[in-house]
Parts: sequence; structure tokens; C-alpha cells
Amino acid sequence: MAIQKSSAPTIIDVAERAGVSRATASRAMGGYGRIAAQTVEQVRRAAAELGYRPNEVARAMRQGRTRTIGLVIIADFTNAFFDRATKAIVDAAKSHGYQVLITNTDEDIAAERQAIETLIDKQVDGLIVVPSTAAVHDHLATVQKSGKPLVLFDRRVDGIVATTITTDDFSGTEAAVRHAYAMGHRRFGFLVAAAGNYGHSTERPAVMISSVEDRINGFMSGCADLGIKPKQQSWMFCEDNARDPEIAVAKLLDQPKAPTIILTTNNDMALVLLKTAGNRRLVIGKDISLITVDDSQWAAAMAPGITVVARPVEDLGSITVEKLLAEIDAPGQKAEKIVLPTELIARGSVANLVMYPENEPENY
Amino acid sequence: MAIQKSSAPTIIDVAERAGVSRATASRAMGGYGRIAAQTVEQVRRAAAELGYRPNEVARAMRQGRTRTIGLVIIADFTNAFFDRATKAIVDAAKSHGYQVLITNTDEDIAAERQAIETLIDKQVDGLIVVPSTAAVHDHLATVQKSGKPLVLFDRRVDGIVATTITTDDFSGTEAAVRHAYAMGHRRFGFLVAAAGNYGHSTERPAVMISSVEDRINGFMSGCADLGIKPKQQSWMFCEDNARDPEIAVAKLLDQPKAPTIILTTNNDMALVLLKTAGNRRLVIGKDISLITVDDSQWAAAMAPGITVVARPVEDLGSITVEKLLAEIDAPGQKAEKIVLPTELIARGSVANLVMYPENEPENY
DNA sequence: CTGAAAGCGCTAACAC
DNA sequence: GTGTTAGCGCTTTCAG
Repeated sequence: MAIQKSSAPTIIDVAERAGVSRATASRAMGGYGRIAAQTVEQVRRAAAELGYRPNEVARAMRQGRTRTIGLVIIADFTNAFFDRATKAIVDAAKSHGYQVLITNTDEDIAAERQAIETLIDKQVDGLIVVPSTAAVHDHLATVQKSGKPLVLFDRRVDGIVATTITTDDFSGTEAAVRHAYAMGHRRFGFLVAAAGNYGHSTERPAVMISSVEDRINGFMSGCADLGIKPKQQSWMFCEDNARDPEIAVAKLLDQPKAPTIILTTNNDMALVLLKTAGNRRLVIGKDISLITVDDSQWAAAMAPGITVVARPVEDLGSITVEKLLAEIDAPGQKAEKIVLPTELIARGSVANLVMYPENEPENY
Repeated sequence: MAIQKSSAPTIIDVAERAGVSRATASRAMGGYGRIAAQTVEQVRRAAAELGYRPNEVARAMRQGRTRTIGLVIIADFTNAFFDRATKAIVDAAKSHGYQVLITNTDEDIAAERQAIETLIDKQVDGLIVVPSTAAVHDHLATVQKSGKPLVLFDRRVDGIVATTITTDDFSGTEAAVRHAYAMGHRRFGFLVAAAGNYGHSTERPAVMISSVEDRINGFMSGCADLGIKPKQQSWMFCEDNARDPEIAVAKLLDQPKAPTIILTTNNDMALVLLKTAGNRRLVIGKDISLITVDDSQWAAAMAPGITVVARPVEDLGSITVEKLLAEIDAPGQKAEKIVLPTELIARGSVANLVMYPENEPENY
């Protein structure tokens, strides 16, 4: 029995065993350069016998790229959307031979800043960032100065020239309003998740992430087109914590002329509405209607199913990875703003007030 | 304006600017060895002026550890449980200064094998693996031979001596059976997600992951204790794909003496039951009852809330990371089997047949 | 077609 | 307290 080397075999061990030089062994393993087929065979066999595996850290050092790989900074992947997005990105990266280093920022700008530094220090080949706020972007500029390719995911940031992949939430929300209107609804509640702001309020916060901006604008546009007046709208902006969303929903529901339908800008808010409605014995799709942004397994499985503005998460992820890798392979690509379409999936959470006009409010 | 170096500054640049040697610069940055406070100051300033950031790949190469760090191989993190687990692990790792490389195996053993190789090649300091099957473990033995610390997450694998963190699903499922029995249920459906098997069947597959084994044994034990006879039990084993679970649920429901309650071994199966019940206008917690393993936001938010066997995911994650890092810092730790307790959270998805005895089946 | 040698950026012995 | 030097494992000129 041969003497066991304490640590893993290196290319030198392989070279020795195959009776060739390091360079030749490396060429044989890498399959490049001019090299005799027979030598390749010889080296490969030696490597197999030794159980040789290339040290990717050493390769990365030498080659100046880690294939560790596009990396993602996810704001909060407990959220059903980022959960799927993460998977899509990881899978897409893998299929291109890249691994993904993941960091969770919990929508915190300081964490985001620090995470980006760490990842750059680790010499990732490029970054996918879900910016936690549109207001701060000096750290993104730093990324670009470092020469690392950068792609923004799900949210635009003004003042930064970078390829950005988002969805058409403006149209999606607008379509939701139209759908509700067509079903006979005339009093709209709008529950807006405004991460990074405190508490809850009817006042629009100064700064919001672009996707939420788009949803707000889509809502307003839809209302304007259909002649839904401000007094028919009840807005509520709300931080995503354990307390405020419930209070916000209660305020929406407890008005003299409560909305017949509530639009929520994400799943977390939708769940709070569901919970509050349940506690009050309000039946969804009958006593109160709901449309939310982002599809999920449970939205489809519930009875009634929740009507949603679905976004193409998997496509978002794979396109993001492709754009990032394109920039890695050939730096200097033109920054693109890619906007993917949304789709309204009508299920049972919107009451049909047209068929039951007695439910329709007479006066607004 | 100074001439811009094309690539990032290195420790050599810092040393030059501070007028010291590389070693001194390194010591100043690393804050180790004997070094004058004034020199440290000088070097730090030079580094800051240059915007110097240490190249972690080079450090990893030199030090033989990457701090890239504990890495996770998650079976399927679209599942609500692994989603939260991933976040818990990433956060715990970060708090210890480690980053996480994530790979998704989709419960596929070939993918798992390949992912492990890739991660070892990348010189991670340790591995957290959610084994996709209990039947195959040669690749895990390979990990151990490589000398990399290994911790198994959520599932035991016989034949491998490694620290394993799981939950007490046996007791959890048993408690679920007791709860249902106490609520007056006497006919039990049991819908078992059996990943890695094909289609659906009433026959128990030969090999299953340990957590599912435990749930099955817990179910049987509970039934045995309470005198629930086999004819009062309807079992269904089912692959988690788009078609079979629905068929399996239908078979459960369409029997002459259908169960009054169905236990599902995970969220995916619970969602299918929810969907099928909805389609049939069966009201959960009234026409059909449900308990599932794993809590989730939607299980709590729905009306009625779903009664669940909750598992302490966050603790699972942080303990797993701690055990892994302990082994990294001091190899040769004794392998432990850590089992965390589960908790039955009773909500509204289990009908109380005791209060409405007219619903109780007379004969079994 | 193959070998010798340099060097990626860093740190840890070892001198002084 | 600081500098010199070697070398982590690999790939890639440059010679031959």
C-alpha cells in the first residue's frame, strides 16, 4: 500500500506519476495547446489513479476569475418572490458553470453595502444586486469603478448606468384595477408595502423602490382612466413588520365606506389581509375582494384562489444571469433596461358585483 | 492627477506608498505580529488613499482556507421549509464571517454528487448537505476522505458518521395523530411525499429519506397507541410532481369510507389537498380536516388557519452552522446526532367531531 | 509537441 | 520592529 500524502494531490503529483512536466500535465487536464493524444491519456489516467481534482482557488488566482460566480444579493428571500428568483438564478448560473455566493441584506442598506464589499473582496466575477433602496447608490458606483460587471435585479436605481431587469408592474397593476372595475368594484383599497419606511401611514413616503413606484403609478393610471375618484380610493403605506400591516388593514376595513376590494403590492401584505379578514369572519371573494402582486403556490391552492398579477420569475432570473455573463465574457456591453411583461391571473378572490348588483355601492 | 493603475491596488502598492515592506504592510493590515502603532497608522492611511482591499482569493490560497465558507446544498428550496432554512444558514454563517455557496440539487442524487465535487474543488472550508436520499452515501464518504468537515441537515444517512441536525418528526407526527383523535377523528388519510420515487402508490417505497421515515413511524405509533386499526387508515405515497399528488388526493377522497382527516408530510402535499378540496367545494376544517408538517406564513394566514407540526427552522440553521464551524476550527469533534423538538400548532383546519358528534362515523 | 520558469497576491518563517 | 524570501497550486509565455 502506497504512502498516503496528507493533503490532496496537486498537479505536480499527477505530473510525476505520468512522467511528464507540470506544464504538460496541466495542458492535458485542461485539454488545450498542442499535445499528443497519448500523453493526454497517460496524464488523465495518472490523475484518476490519484483522485486528483484541480484546486479552483489556485486556478482563480492564476486566471483572474473565479467562476464563483455571478453572485446574488437578495433583499429578503423569505418572500415568495425572491425565493423563486434565487432558485432561478442559482440554476441558471450552474447551467453556465458558475456557482453563486448568496448574501441576505434584509432590505438594509448598510448590510447591502457590506455584502457588496465582501463579495468583491472574494473576487466574484460579477454581481447581481437587488437594491434595497433607490435613494442610495454610491456603493453601486463603487462596484462599477472596481470594474466588476453589475446587473440590477427587480428594481431600477436612477443615477446608475447598469443593465437592469424588471417587470412591467405599471401595466400589471393597471390591469388589476381594470379587472376589479370590470367586476363592478368602485371603492378601492390599496395596501402598499413600503420597505425601509417606518410604521404605517396614508402619506406617500418620499423614497420607494422602483417596483413599488411602478405599482403605485399603475394604480393611479388605472383609476384615472376609469374615472375612479380619489374619494373612492383608500391608500395605506406600510412597513413590513409584525404589527403595522395589521393595523393598516384594520384602518382600511374600518372606514365608513370601506373598500370592496383591496390591492396589495406584495404577498406579505396579502397574507396580512387574509389573516385579518379571517379573524373578522370576512370571506374572501365575497365580503372582501383581493388582488395581489406575485403569484405563489398557496395563492393558487387556496379556496377561493387569489387573483394575482403574476411575474415571470424564472425568466427574470435566467435573463439576469445571461446578461451578467455576457458582460463578464465581453466587458463593455451596452447597459439595457429589460422589462418583462406581467400577467393577470383571475381566480376567485374578486367578487363579481356585476352579477350581484345589490352589493354595488350606490353612491361613492 | 495620478496615473490610474488599470487593476486594483495590491499590498505592494500599499507598501510602496507607505514606504515599508510588503510584510510590514501585511502585518499592519492584518493587525498581527510586533509592529509599531505609528507604522500601522501610516499603512492604514496609504491603504485608504489607494482604496486598497485585500484579495481574498490570494489570502485563501496562502492560508489554505477560504472562509467561503460553510456551504449549503439545498435539496429544493422552493419548498417553504428549505427557503427559511437557507436564510437561517446564510445569516448564521455571515454572523461568523463566512459566506455561503449555494447549490440546488432538486432532490437529484447525480446533481448532489456533482455539486459536492464542485464545492470541494472550490475549496470550501466545510459542507452542509441535505442528502437527497438515504440509500446512497459513497459521495458523502468521499467528502470525509477529503478531510472537509461535513454536517448533515434535516435528514439522517445511515452508514455515515457525521454530525446530523434533525427534528423530532416522529413525536411531531404522533402528536398530530393524537390531536386529531382527541378531536373525534377516527378515519385517517395519510399523504406521504416520497421524493425520488415515481408516481403514486399505496405501497411503501423501499427507500425514503429519514425525516419521512420518522413521520411514517410516528403516524403508525400514534395509531397503534390509540387503537386506530389499519382499515381506518388510508395511506398514499406520492412523488412531488404536477400530476400524481392530485390523483393521490382524489383516491383518498373517493373511497367508500373516506377519511375525515388527512395528514400530509409536507407543504407541497398540503397545498394539493387544499386545491383539490377547493375544487370539490369541500370546506377545510369542516368537510375535510388537515394537518401538515411544517409551518408557513400562509398556513397561519388562511381562514381557517392550518394546524401544523412546526419545526424550529431558524434554530436548525444556526446550530448546523455552529457545529460545522466548530469542526472547521478544531477538526476531530465527535459526531453528534442533534434532534430538535417539534411543536403542534392547533389552528382551525381540524374539525371538532366531538362537539358535533353527528358527524362522527358510527362504524369503521 | 514538451519542458523550464515566472508569477498571480498574499502571509509566515526566518533573519537582522 | 521591520525586511527578505519562499511558496500556496496553477497556467502560460517562451524556448527548444
